[in-house]
Amino acid sequence: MAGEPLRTRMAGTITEDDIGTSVRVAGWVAKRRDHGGVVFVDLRDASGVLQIVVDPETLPDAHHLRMEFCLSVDGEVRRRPAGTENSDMATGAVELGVETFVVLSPADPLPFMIDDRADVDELIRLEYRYLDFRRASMQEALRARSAASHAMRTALQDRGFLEVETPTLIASTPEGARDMLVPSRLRKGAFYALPQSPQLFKQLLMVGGVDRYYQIARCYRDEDFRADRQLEFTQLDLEGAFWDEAGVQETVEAAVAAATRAVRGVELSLPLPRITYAEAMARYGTDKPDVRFGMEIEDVSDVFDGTAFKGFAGALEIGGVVRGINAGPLGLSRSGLDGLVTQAVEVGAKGLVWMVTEDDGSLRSPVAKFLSDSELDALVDRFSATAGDTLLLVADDATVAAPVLGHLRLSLGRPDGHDDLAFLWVVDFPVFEETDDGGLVPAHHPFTQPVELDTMVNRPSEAIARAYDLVLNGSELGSGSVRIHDPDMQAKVFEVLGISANEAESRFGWFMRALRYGTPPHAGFAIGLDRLLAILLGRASIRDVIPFPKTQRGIDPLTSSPSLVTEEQLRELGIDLRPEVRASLVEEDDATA
RNA sequence: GGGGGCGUGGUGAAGCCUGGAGUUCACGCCGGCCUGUCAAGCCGGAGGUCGCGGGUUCAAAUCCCGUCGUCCCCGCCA
Repeated sequence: MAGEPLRTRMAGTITEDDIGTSVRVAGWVAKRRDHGGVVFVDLRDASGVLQIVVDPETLPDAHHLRMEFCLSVDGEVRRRPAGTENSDMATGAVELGVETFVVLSPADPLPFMIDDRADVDELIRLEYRYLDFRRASMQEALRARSAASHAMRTALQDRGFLEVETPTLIASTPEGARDMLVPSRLRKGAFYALPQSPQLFKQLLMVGGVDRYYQIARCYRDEDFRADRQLEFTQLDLEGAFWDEAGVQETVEAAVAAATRAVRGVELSLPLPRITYAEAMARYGTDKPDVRFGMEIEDVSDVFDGTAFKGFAGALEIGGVVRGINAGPLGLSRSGLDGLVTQAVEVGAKGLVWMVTEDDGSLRSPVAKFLSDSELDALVDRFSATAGDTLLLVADDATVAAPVLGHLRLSLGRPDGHDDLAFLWVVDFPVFEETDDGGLVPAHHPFTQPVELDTMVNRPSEAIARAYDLVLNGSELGSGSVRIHDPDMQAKVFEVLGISANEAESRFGWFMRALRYGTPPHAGFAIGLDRLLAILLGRASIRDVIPFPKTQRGIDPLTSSPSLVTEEQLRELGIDLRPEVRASLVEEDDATA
């Protein structure tokens, strides 16, 4: 009725204190139990579920209620009869005796059950995402996302940070990830790029005296999908002037601690632990170690100094290493162990040596006969191997052995659960990473300050960057750096990175110019919000914490994006599709017709 | 670009390895019964081009090839 409220109470908030009062609640039929002479309906709204009880003698339409009908219900809150309370429900001590109800909106039979117990195909969930949102787990994800954003915003506002919006239609700077492009109508043939991050704009804010900036920023990278990668994703982006590593890290810690408190109700112990890049690679074989479990990599090269075993001797002679892990009591069969060898080869190893510790402390292995007793004894000692333990050894260049063992370590030891939260700073990243063919490629964007410019110029493979990553349970949560604020250093760094002066001018000239107007030293960071939430909530994919994600082929099954556009739209943009593309579209039409 | 898993009434699963009538289970849907359930119960019913195409075979959901979709991984993601 006009003027009357559509509801007076939220269903999930009704308690014993409300017994005897008249309320109007509104929501969806989560479940109906029709006993003929009495009809129970679990009415769900955003706050929870309340059992309503309808007498079909007076309200015969109660028999026609179906799943997910949207209702408004008037009634009196009453105590449930003794013995019928439901301790599994927050509102299980009470129920609503219905006086009248109105079907505000009926529902077609559902494509899937609104129930977390059914593991519904994700494609169907995405196609009907609005129904998926009615599931408790999605409600939890949306609430957690909002709570985390709010908590981090508050933490930064309290520290005097200014939220500034940066543009999402920007110039393309094709380096690193592929840019998402948007054609310009007013300048035909030209394209905007969607930002991979607000990087240069936030640095301009530092030049502009903003001092402390943050933004919950949507970022875009047109690369292939993974469980933790989408075309568009969200970062808590921040930057500060007259700031260095310590200041950035302390603030980022406060922000993730606020998010963790908001989502999990857990206090992080600060400061978070730190490990250098070199140590992470040596002990865990990765720059984003999962330190929730041990199984650390040991270098046992010295054990095989002068060994008769050609497999190891060969690797050591050319400057390689012998490293391994004690994978513990795997209990694998011969074929299971061989499967590990296959796995190692797939990720780049030339081979893998396995050894199983026998009850008498000796090592059983296909290569045991090539090794001396002292070598075998030394291995048992170094890996503290006890009966049943499986040792896995790789002899190769350190740049191969470490990641291979790191991969095996994760696949064999990574915990299933998400109860533990192992945050970790990885610091002292190198300026350059070595590629498979021995070349050097920059490990960071070209605005990252090297610790020593001279080293970067003269001994690039040894140069350390003022860059740091935040890692959680083996996932890279974000990265940051101290930026270059000296235009001469920036020019030199471009040069060392192989970007010519002309190229630097044409791509970044506007930025280089800004650096010439009294740029303060500054530093910053960006935290991947999707990944943080997925881990805090124990979800396998960031798709579960993104309201409307896309499939691996970049499609939104709900709205069918990306979609074809009309000839008229293309003409306005001055765009013509290549003939082979046009032909493939015709084929697609024929296939669907 | 490459490797792998999956695709069976609206949903989830079993069946596939070892070929023999679209068979089974749970939920949902339709009809009926039922006054205290809470994954209500009981009775009855409808609903499927086993993703699609080709091959092998007397016979294919099942075996083989291709293809599409989806998911995981490698490459890629400064």
